[in-house]
Parts: sequence; structure tokens; C-alpha cells
Amino acid sequence: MFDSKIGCTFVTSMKTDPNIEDFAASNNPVVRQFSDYLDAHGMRKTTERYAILSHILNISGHFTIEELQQIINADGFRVSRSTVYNTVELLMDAKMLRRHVFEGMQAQYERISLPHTHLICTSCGKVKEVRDPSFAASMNARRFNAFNIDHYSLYVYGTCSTCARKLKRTKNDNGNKRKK
Amino acid sequence: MFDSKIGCTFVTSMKTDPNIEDFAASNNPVVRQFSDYLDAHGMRKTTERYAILSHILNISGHFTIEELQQIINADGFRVSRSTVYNTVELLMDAKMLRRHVFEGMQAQYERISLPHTHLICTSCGKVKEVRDPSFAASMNARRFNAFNIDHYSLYVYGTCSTCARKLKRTKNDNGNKRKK
DNA sequence: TTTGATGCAAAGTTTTTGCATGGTT
DNA sequence: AACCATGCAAAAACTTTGCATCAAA
Repeated sequence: MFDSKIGCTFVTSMKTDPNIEDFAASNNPVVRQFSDYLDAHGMRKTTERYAILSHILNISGHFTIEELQQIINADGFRVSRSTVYNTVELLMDAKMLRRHVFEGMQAQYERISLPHTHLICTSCGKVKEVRDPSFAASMNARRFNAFNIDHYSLYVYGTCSTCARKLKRTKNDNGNKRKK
Repeated sequence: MFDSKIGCTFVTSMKTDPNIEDFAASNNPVVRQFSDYLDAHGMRKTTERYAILSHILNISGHFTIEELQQIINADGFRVSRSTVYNTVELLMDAKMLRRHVFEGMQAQYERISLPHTHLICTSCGKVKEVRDPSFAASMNARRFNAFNIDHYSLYVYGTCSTCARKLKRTKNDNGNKRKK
């Protein structure tokens, strides 16, 4: 859709890239975690994989596969869609990335960090993360019969203040707001 | 995939079906809620729509679009995939049905009833609903800044006891269990 | 050198759409 | 009788796959 960018940006050929190699060799704990995972599974440490990880680290919040590739391309790197999918799956296996599918939206990914609640605006689709220590504490204490908890996600759907204001102004609509 | 069933079952032509008409005329509060919704939006009360609703009511727990259509077909009715999607969307708009997409699985639907927590086994994919009154109570009391809550979903991922047992037996595997 | 990863394009899934037909109001 | 819903098939979105090429170990 926005492929035009590719044409006007110098596209680095990748294979060996000093910036990425520095990144891969850095002491960044996230990099180390990924390297350890690759080692542990006998997988190769390719420039593409580190380039993708490096760009993910620059994203705050959620992103789609599409957006991730855009960001990488916009930065002058070339990675194929399949490699993006492949690496994202690797990062999920390595428990560094989580996929979320919120109601009616396409899959979004985010780095695994401290547990947090997702507030999803059903009007504009924006997702906000909220730390919620008391909820986290109660979940840590929570046990379920015959079920071993690995992780959890709390999705709270509703209306953000921006959309609430907009909706108030448009109150005299018919209530019919089907997706398309 | 399992279309073979269609061939060996008598497939009712629908358009007018006494069973479905009785169902549509019944005092079932769910039926009434749907009828009210259709009325309020100037939409037609078709036999297909009630047939789909009626079969959804017979399902306990979650179902996919595919499964729903299978169930309807197996019962001798004919509805197209698009009508299933259409009606399911209607039921979601009417706040009678909710779509869930659990990690790595295809979309599943369930009737909206009392709030409950979903326990999803990441090994076999089974989903169990668990009532959790204390959590529900705390959510009812919960407020977020600049955000109006409509509803929420708590997904808890982990391992069910059946799979935990199986995994224990297969402990001497290599830990590599990629999806395919 | 061996083996695994990438990129491309093609195939697969799931979901949506456009239009003629036919049922509901 | 008017018009909305259905069903079909075709298109669209998103994801996965197969294979030749190229790079990491």
C-alpha cells in the first residue's frame, strides 16, 4: 500500500551490516536472550534476525506484521515478509514477543515485559497499556483447579476519552454504525 | 472438508420451516432479544437467522464459524457461509455473541452470559470457562482514567491436567515443539 | 563444505463482497 | 409491490509453503 517509500530510500543489502553486527554483539540483555535461544536450538544468527529484533526494540507498544515491515523498510533495510513472520514466530517461541488479537482487529504483537492490562477502544481501535499492580498481585496468587498457569491477558474494551467526546457530538445519529 | 455429511442427510430447504417458526415465535428471552434487535434496526426476521440462533443455543461453550455451519448442516438445514457470517455479526452487534481469538487459534464465538475467565490449554487448545466472582466484583468496581469500560476478557493460558500428564511422560523429548 | 535461512512467488486459509434471485414486510 | 437478505462465486486479506540461492558455522 505505501510501498512508494521503498523507491526513494536507499535499501541496504543486509547480509553483513556493521550496525546490525554491533547490535548483535552488544550486551543488551534482550539481544543476549535471543542469542541464547538461537544457540540452544541450534539456529543461525543471521543479520536479518537481529535487524528485525533491533527494530522491534524501537517500537513502543503494539505493532502488526505490516507495520513492522514498513518500519524496517523505511529504515533502509530489506527483509521479506516470510522472514518477518518467521522471526516473529521465533521471538514468540523464545517468549520475548506476544501476539494479541483484539476483537475485530488484525493480529498485533508486543514485547513481553511486565504484565499489564490492555485498554482497547472499540471506536478508534487504539490500544493502551496500563500497569495494574493489584490485579497482577491477585493473579500471581490465583490458582485454578487442574490447570497450570503460564501467562494471562486481560483485555478491557470500551471507549477512550477522545472517542467519547466525538460520539457525544454525533449523538443525533441513528445508532447504526456497522463496520462498513 | 467434511462435506460428505451433506450428501447423506436430508437437507431442509428452509425458507419456511415450522420448527424454526415455532422457535421464532416462542417466548424464549434470547429469541425476544434478537427479534427486538431486528425490529429496532428495521431488519427482516428470516428463517435462516432464527435457524442459526436456534443452533447456537444448543451449543455449550465455544464454536468456530466452520463448526457452527457443520452443526446446522448436520441437522439438515442449508445456510450459506456468508449468511452464517452475516448473522453471527448481527448477533455480535446485538450483544448476544462474542468473538474470541486465543493465541494461535482461529476465531471462536460464544454466547454472552455471565462474565467468566477463559482457561486456554496451550497444548491441546481446549478452552474452559470458569466463573470467578471475586474477579468479576473487582472488575465491576474498577475504573480507568479517561476510559469507559464496556466489557472485558481475561484469557489465562497454561496447561490443562490432561496435557500436563502427557507432557510428563514425554519429558525426554528435545524441547523443540514448533507448530508444524 | 555442510546445512540452515532467506526471498520470491505461488498456494492456502479465512473472511468479505457484488449481484441476481427470492422472501419478508 | 418494494426492498432487504440470501447464496453463490469471485475477490480480498492475511499467512504459510516450496524451492533455488546464499550465508553461517
